Amino acid sequence: MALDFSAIEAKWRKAWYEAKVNESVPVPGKKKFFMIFAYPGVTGYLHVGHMRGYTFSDAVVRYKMMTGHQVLFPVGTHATGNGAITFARRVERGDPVAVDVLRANGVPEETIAKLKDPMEVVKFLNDVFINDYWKRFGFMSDWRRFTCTIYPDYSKFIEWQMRKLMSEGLLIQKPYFAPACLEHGPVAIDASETDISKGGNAEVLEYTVLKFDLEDGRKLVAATLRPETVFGLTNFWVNPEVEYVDAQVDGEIWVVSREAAEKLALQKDKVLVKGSADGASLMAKRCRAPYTGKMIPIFPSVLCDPNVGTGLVMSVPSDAPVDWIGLVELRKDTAQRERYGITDQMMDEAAPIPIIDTPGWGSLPAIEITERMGIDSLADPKLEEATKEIYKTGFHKGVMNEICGGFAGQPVERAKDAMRDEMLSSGQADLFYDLSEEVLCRCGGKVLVKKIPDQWFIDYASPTLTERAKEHALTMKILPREYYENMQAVLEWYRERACVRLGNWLGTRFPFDQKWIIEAIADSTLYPAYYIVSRYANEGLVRPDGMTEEFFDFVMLGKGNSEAVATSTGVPRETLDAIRSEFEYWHPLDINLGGKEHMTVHFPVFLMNHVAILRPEHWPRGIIVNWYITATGGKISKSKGGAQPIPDAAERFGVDAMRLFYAHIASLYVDVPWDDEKVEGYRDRLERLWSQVQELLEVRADEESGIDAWLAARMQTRLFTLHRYMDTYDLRSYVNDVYFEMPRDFKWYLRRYGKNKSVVSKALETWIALMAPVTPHIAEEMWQLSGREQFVSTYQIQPGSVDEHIIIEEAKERLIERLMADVAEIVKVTGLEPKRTVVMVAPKWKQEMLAMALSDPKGKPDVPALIKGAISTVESPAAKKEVPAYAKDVSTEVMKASAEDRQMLGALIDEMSVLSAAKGFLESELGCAVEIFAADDPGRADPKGKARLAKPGRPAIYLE
RNA sequence: GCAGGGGUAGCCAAGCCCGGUCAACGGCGCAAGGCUUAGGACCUUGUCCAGAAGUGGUUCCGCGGUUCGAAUCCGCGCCCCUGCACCA
Repeated sequence: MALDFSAIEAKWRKAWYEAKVNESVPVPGKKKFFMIFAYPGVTGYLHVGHMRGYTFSDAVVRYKMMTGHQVLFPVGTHATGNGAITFARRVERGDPVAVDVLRANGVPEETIAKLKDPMEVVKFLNDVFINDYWKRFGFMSDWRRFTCTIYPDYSKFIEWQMRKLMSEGLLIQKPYFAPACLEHGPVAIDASETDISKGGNAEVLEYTVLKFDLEDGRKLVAATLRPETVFGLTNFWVNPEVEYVDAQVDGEIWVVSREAAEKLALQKDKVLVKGSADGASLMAKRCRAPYTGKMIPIFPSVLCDPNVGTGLVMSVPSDAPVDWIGLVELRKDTAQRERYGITDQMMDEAAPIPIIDTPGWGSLPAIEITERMGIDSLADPKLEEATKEIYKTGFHKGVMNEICGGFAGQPVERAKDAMRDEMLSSGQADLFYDLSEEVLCRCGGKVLVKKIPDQWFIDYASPTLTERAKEHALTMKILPREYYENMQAVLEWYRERACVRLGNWLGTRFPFDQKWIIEAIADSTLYPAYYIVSRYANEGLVRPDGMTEEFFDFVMLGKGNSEAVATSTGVPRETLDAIRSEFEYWHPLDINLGGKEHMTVHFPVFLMNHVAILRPEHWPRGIIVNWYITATGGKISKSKGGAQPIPDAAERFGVDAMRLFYAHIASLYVDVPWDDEKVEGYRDRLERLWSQVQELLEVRADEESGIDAWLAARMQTRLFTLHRYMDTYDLRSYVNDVYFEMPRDFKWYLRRYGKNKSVVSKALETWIALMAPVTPHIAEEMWQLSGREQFVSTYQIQPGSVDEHIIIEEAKERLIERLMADVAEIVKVTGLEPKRTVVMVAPKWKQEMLAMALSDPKGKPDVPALIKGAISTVESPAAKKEVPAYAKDVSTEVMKASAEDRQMLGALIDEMSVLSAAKGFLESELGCAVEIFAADDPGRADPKGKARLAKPGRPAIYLE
């Protein structure tokens, strides 16, 4: 009987939302729990992987709700930036990929037509996220509080946030070099390629440009990442095939490639191209190197790429494999040399000069590595690897050698910056920024690095802010543990961050200068606080124009009084007071959950903005990071499943099966591939549990059974450990016990002839309730099936306690289980089919000795003392002989035991009566007669002398 | 480069912070038996090696160390992975 999961889900989500159990209401005096997950950006559809973190959050929130908390679990979306614009553009030009995806998701043509408008895209995707994802998954979210970063009221909040940062002195202005499209302004370079169409892996490199004087006063300008190597300069490379220009920069004439001049113009105040410069005419001339003043010859090289750096290269053959091979090739290329008049003597002058001592390398590593790797041509692709290798080891381990003047003996790592700074201040060098690979804007135009002279930053480098944030982070619950420790380093490492951008983006205008739009990360740091206000905005109780500085100062910081604020804003006083008291009730935020990509971006700024703006008692209490659901190759793909739209997956597998999959497949802190079959496996498990609940509801008897006390006890220990798991948000362990261990408890109960209706009913109530946080729909259905009213979702789960009585009940059953396992083991090894099983219970003196050993305060029982104690009480000579061996045995057993084991070992039970009571059960399970004796009963049957093996908790066994 | 993470039985994956409860949770796969043979089923048991007695042996990337005792702590080595700023 397959369950109709879809129907069950629809039924319960409707019921919950109609009954408004999802709406968050402060109840003064009652505990609260406030959790969010980092809201997603509305750049397109989400996939099944995204639901992992959201579902985890919902399960935690539901659990909190069922354990005595009022919960606040609001959701929103992030629309700042150009994601929605890009989306709309694609629809507008009929991009088949974009349009097909929409059609595949069942979007009608008239709706698609509307999506040419970015605002419509935001609206549309907001609806998709809320209805098709979050509501579909049954989230306990207060939908009245939904907000989006481009709502006018949200903007008011962001303006206020920026004003607070400004008054705290945390907004600063300085030049910035940002990747930008000439057409569209600054763009983000990242692998997901939100803003760009090519080059997502490029980075902005900071080159030192070194100026080499020509005789005529012009300067050849080379861009390098290794300014410290000027001591090893032997020659200069110019590409005779390339067109260079004379560019006037800061009153000097620089010779650079035409492309470089264009780039320079974006970064320097005044760059004037005066005319073209012929590369060939420079050949065999000399130029003066910066810093050392050495005159070096100019040689031809086809490797000077006009698009890279300045299009000119300085040559350091000692440490740059490319330069060395260039020289080798040039020496052989007599035709080229004759053409440009390069003599043998000039070649000899360009012999490599050792400048860096690197452990593991000789004095000329470039030569060494090219020989080792067998590189003898500039065409060899291995050159790049060789360069990287030398650069890496040289940079980290190298030391400048004795010819390096004032830098001799300095590690390269330090010398590099020191030399750059020295040459910069003497005017022999300059800085130049370039991208490591070609980047193209969405529009197809080139992305180049552009200087923005008046860029605004949030000063996350501020020492006081950093210190306060670090200190506070130490008091937070940050999971996983590794990230808790890492957070200190991340906060320390965080620098100023650009917080506004130019161009046509969605977002809030910068209140201090309207030409800027507040950037996407800056407007998403303090927003948990805004969910307190959003409800009032959504319901029209506060309008954006009432959201003044005084308004937010009052509701979030408690500044001023509601009467005055009501007068100045026009917002009714009672509304102001209500918001203010909600703010106080729900804050601080208990958990912010987000994907691992937030670890070095969002979480630190989230923290620092709270610290900078809100009062300390309102700073967030916890962060949980989740890893991803992936497919082989890293991204969700069609082949492994998972590419289907979320509603389709929900239809196919069932929401609860997906929720169970997310919660159990692995710890939150590892990546896991999506796998259709696994999800099906979880769905099957839910169906089995459903059948088991039905079966348990068949239990009807009124009379007690011997196993009743055990089931009740077991429920208590389960509750106890389950709550302990949830204290650390260890949902996986929780799920493992509830869905995989607890079913066995019930099975064992029935197997042991348990049949008491009220006992089962009580245990079942607990069990179904424990399922509700993770698989709420099926849990509600079970709840209803078992004749219960109300929602299981609002039921309060008991805390669970473990006392001595409970331990004894558990120990009794453990005796039976161990006995059966031992018999099974013996049967397996011997191949016997027992006709009779003789069970011999350990004598009293062994129990006493065990108790004595357990009572040892150091946990290291004293064997001689144990022997002495037993000898006096034991009477039979045969038993006396056993004493020393058993004493040793008991001692090691006690030493090895954990605290829980000791409790169990120490539980004093009357084994004889426990086994006698279970005799019928054992006979039926073992399929033979069972006889129970005391091991020291002379009347027992023990032809094989097994009786002496009897230990407390593990009786001796004889089979025949 | 900066800041971090990881290597566990056929596969996935717990455990590692707080050493003994660990031959090592759980799932998947596989095997045997049962139940049924409408069903991607379900139930029980087993699944490192050895064993006619409940046991012993060998394991948690490799090598060393600390300890009565190490998958867990320390050192070295090999291999793999993640995030990194106007992308949320």
